[in-house]
Amino acid sequence: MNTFLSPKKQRFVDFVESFTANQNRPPTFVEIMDGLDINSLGTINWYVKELEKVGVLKRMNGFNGKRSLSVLERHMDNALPLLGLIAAGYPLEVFENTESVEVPSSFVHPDNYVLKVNGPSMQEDGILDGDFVIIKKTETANNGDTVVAYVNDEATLKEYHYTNKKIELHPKNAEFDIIKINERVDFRIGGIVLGVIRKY
Amino acid sequence: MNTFLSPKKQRFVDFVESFTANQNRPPTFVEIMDGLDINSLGTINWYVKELEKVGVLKRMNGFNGKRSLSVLERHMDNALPLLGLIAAGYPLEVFENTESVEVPSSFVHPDNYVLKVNGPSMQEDGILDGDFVIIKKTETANNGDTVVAYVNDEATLKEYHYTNKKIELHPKNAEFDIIKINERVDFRIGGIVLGVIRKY
DNA sequence: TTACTTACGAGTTAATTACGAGTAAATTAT
DNA sequence: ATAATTTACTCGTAATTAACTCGTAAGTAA
Repeated sequence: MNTFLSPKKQRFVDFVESFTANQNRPPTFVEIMDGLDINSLGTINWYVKELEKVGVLKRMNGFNGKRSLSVLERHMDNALPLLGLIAAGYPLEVFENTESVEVPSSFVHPDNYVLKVNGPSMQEDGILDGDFVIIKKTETANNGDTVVAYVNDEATLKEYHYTNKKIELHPKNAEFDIIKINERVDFRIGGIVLGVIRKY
Repeated sequence: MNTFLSPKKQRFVDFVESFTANQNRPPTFVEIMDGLDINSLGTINWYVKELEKVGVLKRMNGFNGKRSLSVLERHMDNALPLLGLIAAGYPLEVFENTESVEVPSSFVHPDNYVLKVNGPSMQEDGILDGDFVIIKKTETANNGDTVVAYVNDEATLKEYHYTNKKIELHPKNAEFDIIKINERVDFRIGGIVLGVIRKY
C-alpha cells in the first residue's frame, strides 16, 4: 500500500495522525486549518477528497460536525501480507509489491499470511475463486486440513489426507483428480488454512 | 471500539461509568441530567440511543424504574456484534447477551452486524454451516445480492432476484425451493451480505 | 400514585461539503 | 526555447447536514 504522497499531502496525513494520537480523536477541519496554517476550509476539503481517492484517508461516520476522519492504510493493525495467488495445479504466483489484506485481528501473527484463491478446485468446501485464505506457515498438517501443497514446485490448495502411510491431496471439486504422493514427486506442505475471508 | 466518541458523548459515558462505580448501580436519567447539567430528559434519551447504536452503551433489563444502563464494549477494536443465528426457513434466533465477532476492520461500521449461519441453504454459493456473515442493515437490495430476508417473520439467507416485477428468493442448494414473493406474504429485507468469514 | 423511561417534533449551532475561480510550478507540445 | 497545458494546490462563500438541545406527552413497572 505504498502510495507516494506529495510533501504537502504527507504533511497533511502526518498532522491528522499525530493529532489523533495525542487527542484520542480526529481533528476537525478547523483544527487542521489552524494546525497547518491553511486559510480555507475548501482547501482542507480538497485534501480530504484527494487523500480519500488514493485510499490513505477515510471518513468515518462520524462525530464532530458531520463526519470524522481517520487515517487509514497507515498503521494497519489487522493486515497480513498478501503473498500471492494460489491456483489449482498452477505455480503459485508470487506478488512482489506485497499488498496487504485486512483480517480479523485474531488472525494476525508473524507466521501467517494471505493468499488469494484463483481456481475453483476447493469450491465444494466453500472456498471460492477470489476468496482470501489465511495461511499459517507450517510443514505438517493433520488429516482433513486444507493445506498449501507444493508438488514438484507447483503450489495448490488441497485437502490433506494420510491413510495407510500414503499421502493424498483431495481437491474439492469433481472436475479435479486426487493427487497421490509417491517417492518420485517432490512434496512439501507450505501451510494450513486457518480461515477464509470473502468480500462482496 | 473503532468509534471515536465526540467529547460530549465521551463525557456522557464517563459519567455513567464513574457513577456506576461509585454508587454501585447505574444512574437514572434524572441523575445523569443533574450530573451533566442538561435540562431535558429527551436529551439523555438521545445520548443513550446514539451510544447504543455504536455499541458503547447497552440497556440492561433493569432495576431502577424500568431499565438500567451499563457501559459496555469499550476497546474492542475490530469487533461487530453477533446478533444471532440465521437459518434456512427458521426464525432468526436472536442472541441476547450480544457477543462479538472479530472482523477485518474495513467491515467495522455502526450499521453492520454479524450473523452465524445455521443451515446449508447457501452452500453452493460458498456460505457454509457455521460461517459468519457480515451484514449491512438496509431495506433494499440489488439483483444477485445475498440478503437477510424476512418472510412472514421467518428470517433466512437467500439470493435476491427481481424479474418481471416479481421478487424471488433463491436458496443456493438444490434441496431447497425458490421462494416467490406475492401480496399474501409479509416480506422485507433485513440487510445484505458484505462478507463471509470462516474460521477452521 | 410515583418514579422512572420512551417517543416525538422542532430548533440551534457548529462543522462539513459543494462550487467557482485563481495561481505558481512543472510537463508537454511545437 | 517558447507557448500551451496540466498538476497541485489555494481561496472564499453558500448550501447543507450532523450533533446536540429542549419541552411535552405518552408509556410502564412497582
